[in-house]
Amino acid sequence: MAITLKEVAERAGVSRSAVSRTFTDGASVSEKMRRKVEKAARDLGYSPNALASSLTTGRTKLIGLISNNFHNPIFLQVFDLFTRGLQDRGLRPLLVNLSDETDPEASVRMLRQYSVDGAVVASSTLSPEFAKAFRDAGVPVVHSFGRHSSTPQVHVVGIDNVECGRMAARTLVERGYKRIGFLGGPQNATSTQDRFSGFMSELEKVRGLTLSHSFAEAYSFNAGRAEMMRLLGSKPAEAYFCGDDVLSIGVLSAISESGLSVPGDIGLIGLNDMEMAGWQNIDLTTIHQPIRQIVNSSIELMVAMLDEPDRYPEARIFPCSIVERGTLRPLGF
Amino acid sequence: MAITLKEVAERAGVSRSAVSRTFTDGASVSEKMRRKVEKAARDLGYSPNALASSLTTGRTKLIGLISNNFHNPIFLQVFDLFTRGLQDRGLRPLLVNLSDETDPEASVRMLRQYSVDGAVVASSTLSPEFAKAFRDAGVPVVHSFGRHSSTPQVHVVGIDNVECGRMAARTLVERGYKRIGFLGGPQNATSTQDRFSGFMSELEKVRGLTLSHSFAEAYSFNAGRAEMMRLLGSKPAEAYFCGDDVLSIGVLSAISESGLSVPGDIGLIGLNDMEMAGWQNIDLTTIHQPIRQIVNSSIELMVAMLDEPDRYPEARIFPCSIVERGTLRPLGF
DNA sequence: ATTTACTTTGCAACCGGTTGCAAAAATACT
DNA sequence: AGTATTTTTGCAACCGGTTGCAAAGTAAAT
Repeated sequence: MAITLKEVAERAGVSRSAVSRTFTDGASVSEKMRRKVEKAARDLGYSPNALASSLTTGRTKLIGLISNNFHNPIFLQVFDLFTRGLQDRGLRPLLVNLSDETDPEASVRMLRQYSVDGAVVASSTLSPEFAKAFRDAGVPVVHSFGRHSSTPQVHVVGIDNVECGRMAARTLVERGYKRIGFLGGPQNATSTQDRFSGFMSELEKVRGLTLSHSFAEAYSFNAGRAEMMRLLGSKPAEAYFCGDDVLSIGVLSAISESGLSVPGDIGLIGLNDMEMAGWQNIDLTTIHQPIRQIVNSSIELMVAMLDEPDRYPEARIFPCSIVERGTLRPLGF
Repeated sequence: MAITLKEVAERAGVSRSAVSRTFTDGASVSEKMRRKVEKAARDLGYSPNALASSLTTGRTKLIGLISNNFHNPIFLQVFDLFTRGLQDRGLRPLLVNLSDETDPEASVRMLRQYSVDGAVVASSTLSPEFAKAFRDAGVPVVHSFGRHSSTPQVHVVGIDNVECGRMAARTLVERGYKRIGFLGGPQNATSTQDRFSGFMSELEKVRGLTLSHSFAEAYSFNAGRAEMMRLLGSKPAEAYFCGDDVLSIGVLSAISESGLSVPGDIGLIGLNDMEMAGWQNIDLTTIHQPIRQIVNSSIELMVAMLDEPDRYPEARIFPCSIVERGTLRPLGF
């Protein structure tokens, strides 16, 4: 079906090596030869088979892009940035949806069968061990949005979720809230755990507060809404730090449905600063996570690792910042 | 680095063919041989190189998944469904983000270099010609969410956008709206054109209406909001058919910001029935597009085409239906 | 015009598998 | 037991490329 190198060589009346060389940059080919080969290739509509060449070069330019988060709209942006960034560098994302199974071995095996040059794990919920399985199998890996550790086993690019928790705590205290709640995402997500621990550790330093916490079943609108509905059944807190924006939006919906107002009756702060948080009918005060920077840095790291597979693992942590909108009462009440 | 067939063969003391056969189902291998080889393979941690075998078998199990719509949250669901569906059938999605360039040739070339077994074009804005470029290059292709044509050149799975336009028109007329507007997505998107033509052709049959139309710059919240803001500058229509839900939500935001109410002052009907449309603080009346069915059918079609590449092109059109929520005044005013 | 140095080219082996074919082994039939 | 049939196995060529090496060709230096 497809044209092969051999056919081009025959048509141009040269050896197969010559053809190969004209399509390999850095190889030694005279101008004359190159023109002859290119002409023949053009006539025949030849384009080299990347997979065949990967066999000898050991590079496929395929990068596994692994995620289990196909329900949080913010990940659409993440995929957009990753795919474009990788493409711009001549790399091809092989997408792996982990929503059903979370067995690292199966993914590792599959990606090794396709000889990916590297793997990006884009998930704030998977454990560092997951990413480590790739490293152990000799596949360069970057864990984006992963848990920050002082002794990282794999490259991690993301934010300091513990610090974000503290930041949210300080903000709520500053606004004079006394009865404060944590409404997190799934309890087994590393990001939830870290945000929770940072949030609580900061609040425990302050006297005279009433603290509560609960967890939604997923990072999704419906889960947030359901959990808030439940909380509204008994006496809710004055303000909540919500695990994530999409959760917050569900929470807002529950609050407004029950006839209460934000921030009049209940204050709310989210995390992510997704596009929707800025929509006028939502107007959510939240903590901005620099998605773009995280993705770009992840890609740069991945590219660096292709040349230097045993690069010493590092954690790249980007600062977050509060974006003030309309769901918290103002300073100095 | 990785273990090869040859090493397994040596350890098991058999020929390379024998090893190959134990990993190819349907091949003739005795039980004894199989056990011996599997043992050696397990000891060594061998897993076959899918790309090397693709060289002789001509199958990579790679499927190009091409889209240019990374800003509409509905596509996150589309990607979720596609990736899982393909994975479940042992196929691997190679994701191509077309946001920057729309040159079919470049994508075709790239996907041919990776010898994909097929390509899915998931886009409601790309023209049929785009998908046809794959077919012409001998790559089996399915255009999901593509333009419906009575003489399809490639397999298309989606909805009848013209009919959706008509449906929206009938609904608005039925509710007694007289000044009616079309607020579409980008004018060069095939889905916009078809919805527009259906909508208008139906309305032109009715006497005594005042019609208007305009187009947002993209299928996005901000574009919808901006366009509605502009329309609110002069005298807006009584009701709008909006190109898409995400656009509608932007429109809602603009309306509420300008102090008007929905459906009191302005009625609105969207298209897609994305999850968000059902959120209580949005509550958008819209036309449901059966995403899941479209994706599943696309995958089935693709799988069928892998066995029968020259399958006669067909169009699979799924019916849409109105989902009544709170943005149109009720019947019988 | 030679010799020397560098560039370009083709040969042939290899990457990690698959597969048609014939020999070898196992099984079935007289 | 010997022969016919079926199953299992290995050989060797092939898939579509790359690359080390030596031969051939060019250019520079003497």
